Amino acid sequence: MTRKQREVREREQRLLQIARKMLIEQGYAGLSMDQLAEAAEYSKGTIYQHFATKEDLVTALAIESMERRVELFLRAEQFAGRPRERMLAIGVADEIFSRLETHHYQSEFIIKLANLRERASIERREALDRLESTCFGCVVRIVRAGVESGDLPKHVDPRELVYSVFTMALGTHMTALHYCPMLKEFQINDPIKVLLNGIHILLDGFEWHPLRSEWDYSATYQRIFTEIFSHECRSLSAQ
Amino acid sequence: MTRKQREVREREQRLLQIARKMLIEQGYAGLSMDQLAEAAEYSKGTIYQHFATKEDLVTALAIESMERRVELFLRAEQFAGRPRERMLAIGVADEIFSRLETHHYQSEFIIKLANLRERASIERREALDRLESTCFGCVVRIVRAGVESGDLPKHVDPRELVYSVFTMALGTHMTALHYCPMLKEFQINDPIKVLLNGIHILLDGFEWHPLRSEWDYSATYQRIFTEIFSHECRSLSAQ
DNA sequence: ACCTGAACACCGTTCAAGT
DNA sequence: ACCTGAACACCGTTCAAGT
Repeated sequence: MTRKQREVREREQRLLQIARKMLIEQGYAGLSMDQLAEAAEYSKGTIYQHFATKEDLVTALAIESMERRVELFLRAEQFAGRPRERMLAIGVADEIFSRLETHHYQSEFIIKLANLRERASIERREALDRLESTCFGCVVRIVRAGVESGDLPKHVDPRELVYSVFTMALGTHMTALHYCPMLKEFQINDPIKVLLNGIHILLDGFEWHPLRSEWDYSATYQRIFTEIFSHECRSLSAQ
Repeated sequence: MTRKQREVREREQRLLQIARKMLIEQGYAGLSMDQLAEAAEYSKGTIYQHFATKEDLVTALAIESMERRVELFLRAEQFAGRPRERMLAIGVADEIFSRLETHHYQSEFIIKLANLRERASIERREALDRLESTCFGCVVRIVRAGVESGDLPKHVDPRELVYSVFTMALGTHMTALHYCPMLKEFQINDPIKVLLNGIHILLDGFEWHPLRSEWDYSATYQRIFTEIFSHECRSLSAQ
């Protein structure tokens, strides 16, 4: 029984691995249940024992990515430093995530934008929501720590701050993902560098101390890489 | 001959009108060429005389929306005021656009994210790019005017400023569009209000004078509505 | 010259039949 | 109990036949 369960799990991981490759290489439309069955050498019936619909399969891929994202965020939260430094660590985690899982936003948003969400199984839908909430949780805890330590004025609304930072990050990853005339026209070669700068401006605007003028954040940035993400840093530069 | 051309144009507009309704109500997957043909009472062959592929049809819808966006942006640019006030007018134009054409980001991003862009006809693809460039053009001209008038320091990179503002706007519209756990959890009831605040913080951070502390921008905001967008304001409140 | 709709290929999904 | 793959419904696209 346990052996069987393990076999099923291993099969599911193999299926997800092949499906991810197809999604990355051929896009959502190019990911077909027929081709997946053939590539994995299983029948279509077996595929449907794992995934209720095609959207359920793509949601399962999004869940795998989000698990990695949560892991990176939780580690970032542990960075030894002042709250705003830990906020920067979250920014670095987001940067690393977007570079490692380039296809994530693609899967997630096709499902969401095309009104296909309801077609995924309720278990996977809720699992994905929980992972998303865990990510926000990390960030909110850091902002609260900022308020409690007195680094952030009490009058700021933490939810607004997080939302503003989040939307800028999201918009950046969206434009960086696909063909975007603006990136070419504006010659924005390193969108993520622009994003990090934008976040700093926002945090300065929210009066989150120490301000950039009061602290050497490029040193913090280096420290985050060496102390928390040295492993990811290596695997990224190997690409 | 002219009559024929006019008839073809009218037919195309009728097709787009029906297709738009289907896209809004049933999403991308629910928009089918078969159903469009039936609803419009034409044969499928005739549909394909107008649109090379389904993606071409959706691109045509995106073009219609973008034409409206360009129109709103060009009018915003004409607002009589200092450059930063005109930048706020662009923000208002973007706000109005997102409220009027709720489905636009949906169509545009499904095509872009799902790697379906190349399936649209080259004419429509280029038309859409040109409209996008025209929008950026408005904003860049205003930023340049800011630098030339001395309101913006010379050391800021206009492209970075525009890109930062743009990504925040894009991320906001994306999250406001579909089901997003964060919006619920954070109880962000008016995302666009948060966006406008975020843009102000960014512009203050780029030292674009007059800063919020030096000017009554809520008065400017009112003036933009009454002087430029009174018509749209009425049709929005009628909804 | 223009329009039609049958026909084709492909895909997501199901389920009766097989082991 | 588990797996299979034929069968079904639907959809995007084409094109020979019709007017």
